[in-house]
Amino acid sequence: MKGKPTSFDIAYRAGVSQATVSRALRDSPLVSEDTRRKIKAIAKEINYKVDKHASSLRRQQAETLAVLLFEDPTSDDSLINPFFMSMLASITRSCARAGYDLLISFQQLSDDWHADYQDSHKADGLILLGYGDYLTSESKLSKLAEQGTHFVRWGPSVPGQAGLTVGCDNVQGGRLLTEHLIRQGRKRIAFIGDASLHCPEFLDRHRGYVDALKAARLKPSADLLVTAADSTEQVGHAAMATLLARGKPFDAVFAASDLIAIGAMRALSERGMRVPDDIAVVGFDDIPMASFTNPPLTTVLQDTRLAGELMVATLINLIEKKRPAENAMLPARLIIRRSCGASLVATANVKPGR
Amino acid sequence: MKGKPTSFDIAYRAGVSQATVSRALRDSPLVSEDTRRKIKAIAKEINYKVDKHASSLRRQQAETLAVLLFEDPTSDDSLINPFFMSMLASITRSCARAGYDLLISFQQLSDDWHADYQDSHKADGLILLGYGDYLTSESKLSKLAEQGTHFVRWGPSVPGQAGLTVGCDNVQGGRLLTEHLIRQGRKRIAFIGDASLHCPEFLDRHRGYVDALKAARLKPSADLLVTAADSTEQVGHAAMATLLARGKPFDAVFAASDLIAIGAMRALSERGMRVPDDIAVVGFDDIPMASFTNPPLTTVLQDTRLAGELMVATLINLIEKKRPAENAMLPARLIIRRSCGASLVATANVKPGR
DNA sequence: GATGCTGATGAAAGTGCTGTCATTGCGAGC
DNA sequence: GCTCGCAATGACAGCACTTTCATCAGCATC
Repeated sequence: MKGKPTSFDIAYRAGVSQATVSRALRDSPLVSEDTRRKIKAIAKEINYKVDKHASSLRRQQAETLAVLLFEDPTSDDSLINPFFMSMLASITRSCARAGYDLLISFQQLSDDWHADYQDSHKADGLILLGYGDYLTSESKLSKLAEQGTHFVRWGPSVPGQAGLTVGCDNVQGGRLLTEHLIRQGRKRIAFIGDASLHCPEFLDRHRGYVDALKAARLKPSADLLVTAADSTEQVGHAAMATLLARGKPFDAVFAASDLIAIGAMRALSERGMRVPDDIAVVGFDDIPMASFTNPPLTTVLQDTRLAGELMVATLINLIEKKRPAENAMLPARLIIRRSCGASLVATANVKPGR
Repeated sequence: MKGKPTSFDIAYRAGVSQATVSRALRDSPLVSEDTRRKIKAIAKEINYKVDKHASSLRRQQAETLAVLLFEDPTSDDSLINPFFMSMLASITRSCARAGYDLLISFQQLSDDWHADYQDSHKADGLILLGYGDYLTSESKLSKLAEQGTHFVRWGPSVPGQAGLTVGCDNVQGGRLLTEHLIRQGRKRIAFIGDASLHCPEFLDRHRGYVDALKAARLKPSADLLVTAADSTEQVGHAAMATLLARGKPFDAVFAASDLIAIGAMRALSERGMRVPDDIAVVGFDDIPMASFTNPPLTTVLQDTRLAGELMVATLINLIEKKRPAENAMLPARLIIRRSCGASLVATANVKPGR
């Protein structure tokens, strides 16, 4: 046999028409059980697979999703937020389970990637990861939505937004961590992050932090708020240096991400300060690294597996219109390790430091 | 306009035939400069993109590559070897640059994924990551090769292998690390890894280790060899426990991967042993985590960016047959941090512990 | 004036599949 | 015996492109 086998080859061998082959392979009820079995057997024997392009062209759908992962243009390849990576793993699996293929592309936020995937019919829908600030990119997203492109974004949902989002309850996460620190007897808890609209996740985490402080009749202080716009170790290190330079006393630090927390801990240890004895530190994300730091980092787990599954499910609902698709918010889960100064023995809900 | 625009829409607007539109958009020399410009302008205006499926069907090529990432079925989602992740980033970029799309799929080694991608014309070629032991899967690979599937594998090249490989010079890396430890005055260097054929990378690293010892007139001792078949933190921790339990003296440990090294360091620190003062530790891979451990891990960098680029380039050469495609081996690069006990000041070629 | 050439274009076949419509064979119902 | 219905199948028209082959005008050559 020359070239890849086609449905005609099977039809010839089975002594039926090519149309019947197509029907049999798609499990149409229009073919008899006998014929179906015969055709499937032959298909298997000659290693036949339905041609993706012909099928997609005819049916006008790609059965493919695309993940666009946006990254900070300055960041090092090797430092891609591991958080997105574990989400990616979950997405690939959910896609496969749903019978969709998955295209992947790493994009710069500045790129004009618009609609390429859907316009060219490469993908039926888009998953947007790391899209950053919703506000500054709103116009792009509304344009996408206008064109009828199906997409789901990871991040907090914003009133009036274009498209759907799946996100984590950052307010709750912030509250959990702060409450936990307060329970450990910490009174002066600094916050490293960004309380502006620039990063809505950080904003929500900060809101949870403030909520918890107020509930405990503690006052959030501007002295203990340091801006860290990016989620990198370097930024965390610098922010901690800034905080220390202010000379205001504090006994705990809430870093808006694990990477920031890791950088902050490095700054502390360089100055001979002990975590958690002198300063308790907590992060956010539960990246794999968090359990290997010294001390292991108390943080909040965003369930990446569930997140990936939900994003895929939501997107497919959007595409197939069989079920309604809506925004989703995942609960945050406190992961207590040693950096917060808790005694592990007494605490429930513990994920060990491995 | 209803539905996505097609090349006929453009043809109509431009007052030319549809064939001319197709030619113009593919920059065929057969159309005049004027016509081409006009057509491209219209295409841009109505946001037209060539339909991927129609084009692929007609041209019988997908302009798509697929990455199959094989993973240990037992491993946690969040612990996907970060090493492959940074490679993945590089692969996505190289693909995009070459005008190929990239499909991604996480596979269990046991899955019968064979040829699905190429048989169904989803992809023109395969990139195999984490394929593990070549020997046990040789039959699958030869079958692939027989069917004419183009693929490139990450890993050491094996004589008589099916398909092409891009890999890192693991022997050289092992030698570099061991020589470095010896230069620091370490005499009894343990090896945690697997010196069997099960994992060819580990085997090669061990070979480099033995080479370096012999060159320094030191004797590799079976007492100081511990098997660690998988590259995980847990396995490293257990292996170190085994080594310590033997009670044989040693002053350094060569872990066959960073994750193993991190586990080993945890085991040491649990027993109150100091790294590097009591025991020097080195790893292999330079995963992002390696610079954040305490102390930061001395290791060998495999240039994932270059690796990704090379794999894509090799695969495309294979597909397009324009240039010869051949196996490639990347040089290993020593990254000196603190876990080996070197004084950083005196040493060249240092990547700081950040 | 016939021929050949050249550069640009159009017509049309083909790519492999899916879904609609037509056809066939056969048993039931009248 | 004839129609009707039904189940199973076949014929065929796309789907949106790419590419081969044919056409054609314009110009040069003899």
